[in-house]
Amino acid sequence: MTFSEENYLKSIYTLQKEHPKGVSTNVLSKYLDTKPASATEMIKKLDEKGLVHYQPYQGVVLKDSGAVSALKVIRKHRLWETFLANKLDFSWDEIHDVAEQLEHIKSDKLIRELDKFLGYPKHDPHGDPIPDEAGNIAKLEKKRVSQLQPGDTGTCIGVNDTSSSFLQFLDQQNIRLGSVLE
Amino acid sequence: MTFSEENYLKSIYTLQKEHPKGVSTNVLSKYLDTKPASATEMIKKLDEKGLVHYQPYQGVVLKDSGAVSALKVIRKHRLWETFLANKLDFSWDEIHDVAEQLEHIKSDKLIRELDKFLGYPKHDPHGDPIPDEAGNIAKLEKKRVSQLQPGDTGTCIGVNDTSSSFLQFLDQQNIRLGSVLE
DNA sequence: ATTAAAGTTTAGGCAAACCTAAAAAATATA
DNA sequence: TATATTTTTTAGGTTTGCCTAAACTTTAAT
Repeated sequence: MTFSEENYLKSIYTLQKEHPKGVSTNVLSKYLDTKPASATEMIKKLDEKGLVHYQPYQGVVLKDSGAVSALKVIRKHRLWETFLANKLDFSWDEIHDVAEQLEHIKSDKLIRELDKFLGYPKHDPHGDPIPDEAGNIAKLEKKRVSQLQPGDTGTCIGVNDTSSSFLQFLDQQNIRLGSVLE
Repeated sequence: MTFSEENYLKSIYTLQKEHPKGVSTNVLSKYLDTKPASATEMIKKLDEKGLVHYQPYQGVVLKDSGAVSALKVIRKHRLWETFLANKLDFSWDEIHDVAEQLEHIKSDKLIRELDKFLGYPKHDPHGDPIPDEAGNIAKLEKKRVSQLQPGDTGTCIGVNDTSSSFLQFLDQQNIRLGSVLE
């Protein structure tokens, strides 16, 4: 599978949540910063490979095999993000672009070993769940602190605001990933 | 710079030691497992970019700028090999293929941080020196144990025979990277 | 219901990196 | 030195993934 095919599958997976009955070439190409004609081309190829279901003018939907492939890429992406943030001194806003590249490295052993090295993390630094080897992904009960009632408790798995001033504030409050908040 | 350009520069760098007055398209294409015609094409492109010196039928030689580029790729390759061998459980014969992929990741910060994370290693697991950020590379005084005289001492920086039986033997003898031998 | 607007696909091109086959140059041999 | 062999280059093709422009559907608006 080429880098491009992987990127399309991953994007379709992501966009499908917003567009359950089919991702249009327009939406897809905007997301990937390409042109609709390019998306049509790629979709046809993925359809021929049996990874997506495509009917002209009706958008794309992932088949199971396509979803599994997408989740493998997402797994790699999130493990690499975790590596960059936890092991190297990358801030949360720097990790994405590099992980976009690393996610395409082909080696099953590498990703298994990386997972082990990181201690089998369940979430990446943004709080998104990391799929397992088979492509199973936990549906995350992800709430904002503002949505909690007084007395509720939860574990910090990420932030939305990644400005350094806010991150410094959290540091002062001794709040980090894994912190139990009430 | 494309992956392919990087691979050609790296190969020319390596082959130049054996062919100081110019690497022929034949040698180069054999090394890269492509065809001579493909090598000619790429060499012309690299010449136009000012990275190599090329005269038809005379082979290629790296210019300084080309050597710097090659050494940056080699630096990345060797740092990644070190990571795979020291931090993940990769054996010495498994690291090369994965490092071939990782060496093309584009991020100055990544490679600086990786270097730091690994403790600024001077050699990769094969005993080859790791160039610094500017592309300076230590000329390695690399001898075989068989070349040492009784009483000589040296530090183990690598092995030639990477068969698992031999590596197990070294393990039993408590010989590993960095071990001082007499 | 018809027309206008928006979205999608097709057709034809381009660049990168590879290929094969044929032509040209360099080298080796008789 | 002339010829044969090897090496290198050129010419023309292929695939992947992108593009623009034109044609075609679908959807929205009158």
